[in-house]
Amino acid sequence: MPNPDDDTFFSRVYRLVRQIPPGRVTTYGMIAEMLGIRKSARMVGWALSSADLSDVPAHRVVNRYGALTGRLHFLTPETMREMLESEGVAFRDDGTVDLERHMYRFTSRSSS
DNA sequence: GCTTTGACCTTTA
DNA sequence: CTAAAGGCCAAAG
Repeated sequence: MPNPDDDTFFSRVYRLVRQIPPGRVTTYGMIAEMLGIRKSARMVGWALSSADLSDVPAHRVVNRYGALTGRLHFLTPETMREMLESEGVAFRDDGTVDLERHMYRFTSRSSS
């Protein structure tokens, strides 16, 4: 877990993820495109695997379909959904997040 | 220092 | 419409 001040790839991802307000979710592709690496969305998720869950709200990051792909990386597979529901995120019957309602859109100001 | 491995996305067939 | 493969960049072995 690198320092918040360094400009490593990790910190850049963490910064964006921290900017996601409660009750909102984003996708790996969005973050990737935000960093200028549209095709390398894998790195985003990989970076989160090394992220500190207490420092980065990784539970607000889902895949393109709104599925909680990283649920197995949490304490328990239910933790991710529990936290999102706790924040008021609506889930579908499939257990996927309603992106139409909760997808967070980054702004040019957010990236600084 | 080369090989493997990802919490994915986009493009072809 | 579904299915497969390619691509991308960065760590760990």
